[in-house]
Amino acid sequence: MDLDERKLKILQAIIRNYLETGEPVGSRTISKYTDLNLSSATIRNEMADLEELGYILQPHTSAGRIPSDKGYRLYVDTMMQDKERQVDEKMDMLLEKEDKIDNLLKQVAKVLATNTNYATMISAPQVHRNKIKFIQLSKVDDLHILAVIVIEGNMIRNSILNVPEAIDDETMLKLNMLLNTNLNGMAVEEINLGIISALKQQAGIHSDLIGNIIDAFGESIQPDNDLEIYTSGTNNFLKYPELADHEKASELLNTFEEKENLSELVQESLAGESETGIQVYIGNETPIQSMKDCSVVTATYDLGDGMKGTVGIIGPKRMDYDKVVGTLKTIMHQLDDLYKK
Amino acid sequence: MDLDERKLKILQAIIRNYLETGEPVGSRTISKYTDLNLSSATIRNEMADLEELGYILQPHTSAGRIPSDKGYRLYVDTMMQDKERQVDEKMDMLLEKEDKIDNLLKQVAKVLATNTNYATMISAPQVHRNKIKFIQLSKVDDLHILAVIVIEGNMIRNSILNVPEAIDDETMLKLNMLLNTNLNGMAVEEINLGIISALKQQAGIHSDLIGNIIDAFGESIQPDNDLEIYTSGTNNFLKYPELADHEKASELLNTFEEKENLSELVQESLAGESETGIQVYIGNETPIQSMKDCSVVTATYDLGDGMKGTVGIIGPKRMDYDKVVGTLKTIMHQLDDLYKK
DNA sequence: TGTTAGCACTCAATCAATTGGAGTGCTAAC
DNA sequence: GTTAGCACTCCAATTGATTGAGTGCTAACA
Repeated sequence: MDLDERKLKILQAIIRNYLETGEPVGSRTISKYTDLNLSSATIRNEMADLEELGYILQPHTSAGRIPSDKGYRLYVDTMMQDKERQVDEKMDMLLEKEDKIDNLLKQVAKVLATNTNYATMISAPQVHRNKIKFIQLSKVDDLHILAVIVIEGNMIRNSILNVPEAIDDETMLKLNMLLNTNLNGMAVEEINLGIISALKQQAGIHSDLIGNIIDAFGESIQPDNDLEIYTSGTNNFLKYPELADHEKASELLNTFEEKENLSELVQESLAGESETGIQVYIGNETPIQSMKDCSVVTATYDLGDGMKGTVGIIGPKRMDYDKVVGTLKTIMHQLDDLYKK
Repeated sequence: MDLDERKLKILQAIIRNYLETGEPVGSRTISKYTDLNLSSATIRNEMADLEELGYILQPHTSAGRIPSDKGYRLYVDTMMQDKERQVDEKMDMLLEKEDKIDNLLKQVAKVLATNTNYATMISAPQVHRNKIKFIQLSKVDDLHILAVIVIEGNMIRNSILNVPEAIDDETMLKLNMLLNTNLNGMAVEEINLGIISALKQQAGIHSDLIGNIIDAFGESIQPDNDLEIYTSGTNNFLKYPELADHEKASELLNTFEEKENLSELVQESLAGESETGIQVYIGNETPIQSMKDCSVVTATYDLGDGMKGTVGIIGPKRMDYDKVVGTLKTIMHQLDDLYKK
């Protein structure tokens, strides 16, 4: 048995209808809803076939049909309409240029959440492959020195280092020179043991300090330490009955609070990047356990200078995929417009 | 009519019972629950009095009684037992020393949430009255300079400034000297127009740049900009039926997401500080609209160097006040132990 | 052979009626 | 002042009947 034209049309109608109403869809509805001019009985036959093929399922006998994960997948892959243009008009400029990238990201998360009525997350750019632009050590007081690193894209990391004894200004200057001449222009992850030991050697009696500093760099830049994730619209979960019961909602809220879990999603999404940069995970396809009953749409943003990160929209499986994808694309374009130049 | 010894005992019993069970308390229960050896009928008479006085109320005729806000207030003010010692034993060391204060605060929020099963929030210390310890301007590239300020308590602020044209190293050095000699040791808020214009004058042709820098300080240090708030355990709201319905839970989640609202609570709590540092807001007493059906317990922490902030625990009105207050006190002591030295 | 009308059947959802029980207020007796 | 007892109230849970949307199947039709 195969999916002929008509079955596709019916499946599409079922899904469209279900996305709108959230209620199982019956044969009579489809019979009227489509322009196929078929009786409900015929539809019923076709629906029985579609069910056998696994595209739709019945919550219980004598109920209408709802799409299965397989059904959604087919829809997303082949039937979605590009709503981008329509969306575009409505929200032609929602983002404001922000100096601090964190604030921009928070803004994106919020705008997306209010526009889609789903929960959103956005990861701060991964620093992988990002070049060190500038390093500065300064003496704060006798026992503390401040290390500041500026990375390409003007992201700033800093940490306070404890030193066992005071360091005089001259040494300080030398260390600064040493670090800058050796490390500028390097990607953070390129700093390997060889380079470190070379640096230590050059530092002479201060090799311990160099060690400390490098360690501090490593720590402040390690992916999991660094992977800041902002979320918004978590209360939207409560709007969808299929997610709103205590058990599920609680788990979801927890996932959004313990952001470590979300980072899995970020990794996954960055790894499996598609041409458009947009990916859809339906139900069990998501890498995160607590989202089994959700669908997740992710996009990769790129602010230039290798500052890439992931945006995600998390909602019920019956989310408005067309709108979500459209909105994401729009926002991505706006980000491009704001930052690419 | 007055609150004699017996009425107090009965009221206390009602509240205790209700805190445990969450169900309206009947006269028979109290009759057995207390060591007063009174029949249910007598209790009923007393309860009628207590209701008339406004300490308890009936959800409907022929139901038991629940405490009113006034009742809770009396309980909190005069009947609470100090559970600190008991709590202390159970959680003798939950906090680990953290270098970065943000991480410590997040940790506190999380520990409190998991220990109490309520939602928690904690504000980063206000920088008011905090002295500037160290200022450093560095040239990142021709058009950008990096300004870093270290404040007493090793809190770091930084921002990237745009400059119209390149500045040579010598000028840079001078500017650094100028800023450090003039501003070190000052509280941020002490920097007034007089000082600024004096600085500008000394800077000569670079007075514009000084202006920029000062502005940037101001911005990065402004209370509302600075008032970072961390939250945890928001999913706990769903555990309490009286807060778990969509409407209320959604509002609460929203309040916790839009952290601006929470800052009201921080202000209020810092303002009305009590001797113990702990304050209890019951129902309508809270400054935040969406928490009308909640109680809020706040404490002020002090990490030394004027680094004060507010911790808050938000739960249903029938929260376990004794435990919450005890836990808060314990954590405050631990913070003291870790940081006061 | 595909389509349709018709019919019996299923099952969740809804509503009304019933019941049980927890709790009250009041009165009369101790 | 306290208590036993009783009538009363009202919620909550149970039951049963009803409804209606939807199905599968069969037989007739084009």
